[in-house]
Amino acid sequence: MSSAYNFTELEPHWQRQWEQQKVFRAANPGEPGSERPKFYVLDFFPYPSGAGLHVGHPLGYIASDIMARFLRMRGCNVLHPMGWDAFGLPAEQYAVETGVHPRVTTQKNIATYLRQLKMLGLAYDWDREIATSDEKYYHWTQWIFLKIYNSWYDPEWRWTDRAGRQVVGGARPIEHLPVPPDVQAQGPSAVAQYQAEHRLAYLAEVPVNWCPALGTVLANEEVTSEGLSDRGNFPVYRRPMRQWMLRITEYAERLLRDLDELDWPEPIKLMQRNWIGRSEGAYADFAIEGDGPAAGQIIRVFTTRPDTLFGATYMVLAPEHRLVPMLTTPDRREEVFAYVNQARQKSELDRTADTKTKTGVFTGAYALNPVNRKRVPIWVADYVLISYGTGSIMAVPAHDTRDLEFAEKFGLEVIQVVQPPQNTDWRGFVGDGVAMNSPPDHEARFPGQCVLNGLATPEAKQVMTRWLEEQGVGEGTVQYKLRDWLFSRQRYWGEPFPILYDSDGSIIPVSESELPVVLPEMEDFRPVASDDPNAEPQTPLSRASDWVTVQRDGRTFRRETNTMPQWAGSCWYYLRFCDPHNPRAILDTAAEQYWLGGRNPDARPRIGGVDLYMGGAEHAVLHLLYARFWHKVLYDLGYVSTPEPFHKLFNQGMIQSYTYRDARGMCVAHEQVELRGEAAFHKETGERLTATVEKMSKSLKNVINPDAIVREYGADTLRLYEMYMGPLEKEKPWNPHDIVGMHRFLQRVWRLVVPPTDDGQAAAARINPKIVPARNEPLERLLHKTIQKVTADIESLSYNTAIAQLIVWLNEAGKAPTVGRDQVERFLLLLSPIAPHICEELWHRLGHPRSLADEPWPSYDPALARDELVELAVQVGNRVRGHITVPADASDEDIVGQARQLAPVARELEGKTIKRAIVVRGRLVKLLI
RNA sequence: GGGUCAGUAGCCCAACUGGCAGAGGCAGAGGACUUAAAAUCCUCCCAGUACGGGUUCGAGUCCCGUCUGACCCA
Repeated sequence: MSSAYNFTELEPHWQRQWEQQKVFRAANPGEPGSERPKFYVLDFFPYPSGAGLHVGHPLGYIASDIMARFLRMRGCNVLHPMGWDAFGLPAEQYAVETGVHPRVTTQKNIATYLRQLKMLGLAYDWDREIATSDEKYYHWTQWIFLKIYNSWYDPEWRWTDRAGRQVVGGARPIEHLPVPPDVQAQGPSAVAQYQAEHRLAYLAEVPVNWCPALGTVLANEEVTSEGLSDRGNFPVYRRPMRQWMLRITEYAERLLRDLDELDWPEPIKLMQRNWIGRSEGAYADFAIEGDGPAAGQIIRVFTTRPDTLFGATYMVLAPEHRLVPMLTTPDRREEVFAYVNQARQKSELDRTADTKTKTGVFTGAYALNPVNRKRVPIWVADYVLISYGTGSIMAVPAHDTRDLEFAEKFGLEVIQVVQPPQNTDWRGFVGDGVAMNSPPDHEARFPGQCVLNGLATPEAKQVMTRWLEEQGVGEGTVQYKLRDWLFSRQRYWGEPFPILYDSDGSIIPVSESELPVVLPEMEDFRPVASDDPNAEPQTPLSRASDWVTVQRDGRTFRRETNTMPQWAGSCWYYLRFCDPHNPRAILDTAAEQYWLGGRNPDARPRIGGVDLYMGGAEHAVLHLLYARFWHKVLYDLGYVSTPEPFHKLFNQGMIQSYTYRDARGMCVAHEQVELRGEAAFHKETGERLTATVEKMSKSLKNVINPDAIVREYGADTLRLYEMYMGPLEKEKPWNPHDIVGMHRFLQRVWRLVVPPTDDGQAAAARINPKIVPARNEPLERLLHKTIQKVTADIESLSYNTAIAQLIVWLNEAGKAPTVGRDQVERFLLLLSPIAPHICEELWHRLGHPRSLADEPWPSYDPALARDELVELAVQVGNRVRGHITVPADASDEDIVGQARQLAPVARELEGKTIKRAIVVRGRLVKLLI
C-alpha cells in the first residue's frame, strides 16, 4: 500500500472483495436478512451490442446503484440485479454477414458488458444474472405465451382485485369460455374454432414489409421513407402473412386507467395515454345507394364528432376496404383498382405522414347520409387506414383539417355546421362551438329528424348519439388507437413458439411439461434471396428440417417456424430476478409477493411492484406497455399479486457529446482535435473545426469510451462526474475538461486521510495527523447540515446537489487545523454510495475491518443542522439598504426594531411612517413607507 | 401542424411552496510552493435569468405572447 491515491489498484481490489464476500447478495424470503424492509431497484437491462458501453449507458446504472447502496445502509434488503436482453436483430445480422453464430457473438458481447459494468463497481447481486437467450430463461417466456394462448378476455367479469378495486373484465382460462349451444351442436372442431377466435393469442393475416432481395421481413424502422430496405436499398413490398397476434386491445381501458396510480414521470404517462389513444364517439351507418351489387349494404363509420354529421359531404373508404370492389361502378373500375394496388405498396407511415399531397379516386357510388338522407359520393383514399376504426370515414371538410385539404383538392362540397367563437374562421375549425345548419333552416325536414341547431358541441354530440341509437342507424362507442400486438418475427435468433400444427393445419400447443422448445442449432440461417417479388417468404427455422418435423403417436406435426419479438424476453425479466434459478416455476409465490408486494406508508396495498425502475425514455411506450400487458394477464390468472409491474419509473437523460466537423461537414474524431481556448483545430491539417453538441454515436465520431476514462481517472471519478454533470433526468453534454474537477475532489478526500509520504516507510500505517479523537465543533454543525442535505438529495435523486454539499464540507475540513476521526468517518459514509472504492479503502485504513456497505447511514440533529444566527437583508421599498444578523428564532418585532436602527435605514425613514413591514423568515425584512 | 419539457456568468449547473441571483465544478487572472515544470493550495474576476407584456410590496420562479432547442404524436 502506498500513500498515493492509486485507484488502478484499489478499485479492482474492492470489487473482488465485494464479489467474494457476496456483500450485495439479496436475501429471499426465509433467508437471513429478509426480515428487513425490502426495496427492489431495477435497471432497464441492456441489449449487449458489439460496440460495448459508451459513457452514456452507465448513467442510469450508476444512479440506481447509488440508490441501492444508500437504501442498504438505511437498513433495507435491496434487490439490485442485472441481466441481458440477449435475443435480437443486430447479432443475427452480424451473423448473416460474417457467418459467426449469434450465440457466439452474444456471449462475447455479454463478456464485454460484464467486464465494463464490474469495472464501475456496481453493486449488483451477480448471482441473479440472467440472459433471455438462455433456454432456462426462455422456457418461461414460452410458458407465459402458453398461458396467454390458453386464455380469453371476459369483458363482463366483475371482480375485486387485490388492491381492493372493482374491476370489470379480465383474462380467464379458455375452458371457462361459454360456448353457444348452436356452436356446440356442430361438434368439437366448431368449438375449437370458436375458442380460437377468443384466445388472447391468435393467428391473423397481417401485412408485413417483405424484402425478397434480402429474403427477409423487415421492421418498420428498417424501411426507408422511399419504401426501400435500409440495408442495401432493395425494394420492399407490403404483403399479408399469417402471424401471431396478442390481444392487447382488450386491456386498453385498464392499461389507461391504472396509469393514474403509478409514480411515473407525467410526460411518459402522457405518451402512453396518447399511444392507447382513447376517443369517445359514435358509429353512424350510411346505406349504399343505387342498383349495383353493393346497393343497400351499410357502410359503418366511426366519428368523434357525431355533432357534425350534417356537414358530411362525402365518404372515404380505405383502399383495402372489403366493399371497394363491390360498389365501384364499371366506368370507374380501372382507375380505382390501379389506385388500390398502388396504395397497398405504401406503408402506413408514408400514408399518414405525408399530409401535403392527398390522393384519392371517386368510386362512382353514392351513399345516403342518415341525418338528412342526402346523397354523398364515396371515394377511396389512402389517408384512411383500414386498421383504425372501421376503415371508412364520413368526411366533414368544414371541420376536419385532412378532409378539408382533400375536398379543396378535388372540389368537393364544404358545409359549415359549427359556429366557432368570435373572430375565428369556420373553415377548418375543429374546436368546440355551437351547432348550426344542422339541418339548415331552409331545408325540408322529415318527421323524427334530429335537430342540433343552437346546441353547444358537447351537448350536440350527446343528442346526435342518442338519435342515432333511437333510429337504429348507429350507436355511441369508444375507440382506441392501440392495435393488437404483432408477435411473430421471421427470424432465427429469438424464442421459438411452443406451437405445433397438425397436417390439417389445426394448432396444437406444446404441453408445459415439454418446455422448453429449444432453438435448434443451425449452420446456415441465412435468408433465401430472390428477384421475384412474389416469392414466398421463408423463415430461417423452416429449413431446420429435423427440428420442424415432429413425430408423435405415428403422426407427423410441423413446428411453428416464426420466433417471438425481442420484446418478449424483456416483458417479464423483472419477475425472474426475484427467483432466477427456479426450475419448477416461473418464480416462487413467496418471493414474488415479497419483492413485488409492498405497501404504501399508509398501509394501503400498493398497486405496483418494482420500487424504482431506472431507464431511458426511448422505451417509454412499447416496452413498458407490453410489460404492463403481460403482467396484467398474469395477474388476472393469479400468477402475480400486483396489478402493475413498476411502481416508480425514472428516466435518466441522455449524455451528449461534442461533435467536431471540418469545412466539408465531415466528422472529426476527438483524438484528431486540438483545443486552443474556445476554438477547435484539426491536429494534422490545422483546419478550424466547428463544434456542436449531439447525441453520442459511432457515425458522429464523438463516442467517449468508459474504459479510457477509468484508466485515466478511475471508476469513482467517472461515477462522481456523471452524477455531478447536472440533473439526472436532463440531457447534458460530456465535457472532457470538467471531469478533472471531480478527480481533484477525490484527491483531496484521499489526502484528508492519508498523509503524503516523507520518509517512505510505514506510510501505509499512518493516517493524517490532523485527524484527532476530538470533534471540531464548527465542522460538526456543517456536517449535520451536510448529512441532512445529502440524505434528502439522494432520496430525490438530486445527486448533483448532494455532491456539491459534500465538496463544501470537504473544503472546510481541508482548511480546518484538526478534524475529528468520527467526523471523517461519517463523511466517508455519506460519500460512499457515489464513490464506493475510495471510501472503502479509507474506511479500511481508518481501522475498520468490515465493508462500509453494511454500516448504518449517519444521522443528524435538526437543531445542529440549523444556523443559530441568520443574516437578513433589510429593504426599504425595493432597495437593499443593509443587513442585520439576528437569532434564528427572533420575533418579527425584534427584527423590525433592529432593522430600523441601521444607519442607512434610519436616514431613509427620517420623518416618514412605515406603512407596512414584511418579514420573510431567514431571508429579509422589508419596510414600505 | 398539435402536445410536452427546457432556455440563469465563457461552459456545466445551484436558487425550498415568489423573498438579497450563486452552492459547487470547469475555464480565465494573480499569488504560494518548486532550480523548473507537473501536481497541490490560496485569492480574485464574470451574468440580472432568451425576448416583449402582465400580476405582485417583491418575479429566474406565476400568467399571456414571441423566439430558440429537445422529445413525442401527426
